[in-house]
Amino acid sequence: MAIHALTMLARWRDRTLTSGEIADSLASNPVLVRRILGNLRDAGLVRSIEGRHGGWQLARPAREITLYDAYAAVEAGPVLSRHPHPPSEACEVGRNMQHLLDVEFEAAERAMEERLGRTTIARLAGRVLDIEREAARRGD
Amino acid sequence: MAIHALTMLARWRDRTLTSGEIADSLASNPVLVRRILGNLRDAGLVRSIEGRHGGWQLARPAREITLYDAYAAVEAGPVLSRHPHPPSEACEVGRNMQHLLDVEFEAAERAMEERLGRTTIARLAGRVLDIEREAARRGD
DNA sequence: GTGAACTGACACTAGCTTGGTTGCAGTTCG
DNA sequence: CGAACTGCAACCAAGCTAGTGTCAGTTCAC
Repeated sequence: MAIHALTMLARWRDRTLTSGEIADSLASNPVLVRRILGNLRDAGLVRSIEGRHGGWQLARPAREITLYDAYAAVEAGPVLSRHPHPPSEACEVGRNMQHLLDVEFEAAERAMEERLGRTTIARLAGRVLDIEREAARRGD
Repeated sequence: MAIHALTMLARWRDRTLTSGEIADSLASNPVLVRRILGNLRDAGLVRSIEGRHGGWQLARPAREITLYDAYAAVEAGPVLSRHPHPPSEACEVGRNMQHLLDVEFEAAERAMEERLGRTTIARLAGRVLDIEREAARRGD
């Protein structure tokens, strides 16, 4: 949803979008959108303008915002689940597993994040335009 | 927890482990362990033996089981969350976002899975032995 | 300066997932 | 037979997520 919102802001760079407009596109509701955009603002990706005719804008060029930036701003914990609680210290495997898993999982998560970092919001917005242009050419 | 269990089975390759023993190491309980090992068995990674003196064994060499195998056996859906429900078809961005996100997210998830596939259970079990040996040498 | 159109923040709900638990039937073997 | 296992289904509690309602604060057009 965060990436969807960012792509909309990039697509309509010239004006501000309200949380209501973005919520319509997401088939969701404004409060939820503000919650998400609030995280993105805290991460320095977007700006909000209060009051009448307020809304949201990108805080920096779309080509300088990657999917990883959005991911990091809204997703809290690790995606690969660790032990729900520490294993037994009495077991040879138990007392070493947490650390070994951390090393492996962090590497795997970094690989995913690295891949997310290779795509920018500008690229997604561009792809949307391309697809729409092509659809229009073929007669909508 | 699946990887922890597999590593234990690799470490004590010579005998079968019961779900109770594995549960002790995980500080969890046998039923949960059987649930997880059941998935691993369905995926062909382990074997179970019923009845008295029963338990669990690896179904193939530990060096032919990767963390990805375990991950795929127990983890159902994608790790990166998609739209909770389809966005608006009326919006230029909404009607294209799902597909574009799928492409990006699948690529990112594949990157993570590829990294998980590079580490084997045999390697983890070996690291456990190394660390334990080192600890014993330093005087426990 | 009043009211419309926004954001900000908080509290709350419903549904889903996960780890955990109980209970019991089935299997094997001493 | 009975002990020691797995298999399976039902159930529970906690935590998470999307969604909702409400109200206060801000801005601007008139």
